[in-house]
Amino acid sequence: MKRDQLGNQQCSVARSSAVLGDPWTLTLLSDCFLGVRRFEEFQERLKVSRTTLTSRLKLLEEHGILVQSQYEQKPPRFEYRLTQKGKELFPVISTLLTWGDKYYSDQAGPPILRRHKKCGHDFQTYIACSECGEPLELKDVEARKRPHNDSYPAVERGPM
Amino acid sequence: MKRDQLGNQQCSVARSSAVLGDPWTLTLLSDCFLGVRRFEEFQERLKVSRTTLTSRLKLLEEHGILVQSQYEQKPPRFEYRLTQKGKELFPVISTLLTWGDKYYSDQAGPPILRRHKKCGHDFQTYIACSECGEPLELKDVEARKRPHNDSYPAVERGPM
DNA sequence: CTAAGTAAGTCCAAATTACGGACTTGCAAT
DNA sequence: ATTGCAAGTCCGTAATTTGGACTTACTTAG
Repeated sequence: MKRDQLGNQQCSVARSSAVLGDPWTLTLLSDCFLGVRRFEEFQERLKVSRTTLTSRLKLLEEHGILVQSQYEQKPPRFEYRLTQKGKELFPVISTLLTWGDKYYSDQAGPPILRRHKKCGHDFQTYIACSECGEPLELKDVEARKRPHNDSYPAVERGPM
Repeated sequence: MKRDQLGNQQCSVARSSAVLGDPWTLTLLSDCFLGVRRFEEFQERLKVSRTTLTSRLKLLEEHGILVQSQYEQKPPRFEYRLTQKGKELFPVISTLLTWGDKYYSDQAGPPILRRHKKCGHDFQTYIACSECGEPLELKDVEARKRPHNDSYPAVERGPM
């Protein structure tokens, strides 16, 4: 199977990965959350080739994760901003950052620190259950395929 | 800059992305959390080429995310298991799944449901602050570069 | 004893994607 | 008139990915 058909799989991770599963895309999104908006700025920070950057921005736009808006008429200049859908990737980037901080920091610690304005402390993140609010642990999770229904195809890639 | 140099950047997302930023890798890890362990099984479920699968498994092993262990002597057979470091990717895959369930489900809903054994409900995830336990919202986060110290290089890719 | 099967890969040629650098467009400022 | 800037496009070379065939080392069925 080819990379671009991955999005048609019956699996939310596969579908998400089809858009986000690229090192530049993830780093680009991280930069978006740090306030980067312009082509030149992305290019300089990521040091990615301009062609690749263009294609990734286009893909994120097609998926409604970024919108391009014109911030200057003459000469025409554009910026990229996160949509609501894009902003909802914050948990993904945050948990990735937390993991990276833990396993790939150098001796000086994480390069970027984040402060929670509400409590005033520098934080890392953990995940919680939407239903009971308790911290979510791997051992407490039980996965299953959705119940089969004649109108929809059965799920192929279920848990073992 | 080339893909394999991304891990040297001073940015935890870039460093993490250098390992995980690939559609197959993310989907493969998702399968690990569903209990998949064998080469043939990964190959059949992901429908990825065998060469690519081999290279991804090797990369994850080099990074200490998976370990290969022999489960049969004659003939020699192996399985891949998540290490502690690998298991700590659970929040990343979970938040990615939650986002994918929201934006890429078909009419029959998410293909795979997850139940929280502690409370008995099917759940989605949200992230919380490690310091105060409150749900973490984008607008309450303030990013900054780590304080400069003569012994370590200044951070390049800081917030805007 | 032979043939078929299985798990975990390796090998290969063709197709796709990425790379860096030069170039383009449209305008402003010196 | 030239230089500078932002946001790209173009292009030839280099690297990666793909799908399928093949390998190795055993087991099981006939």
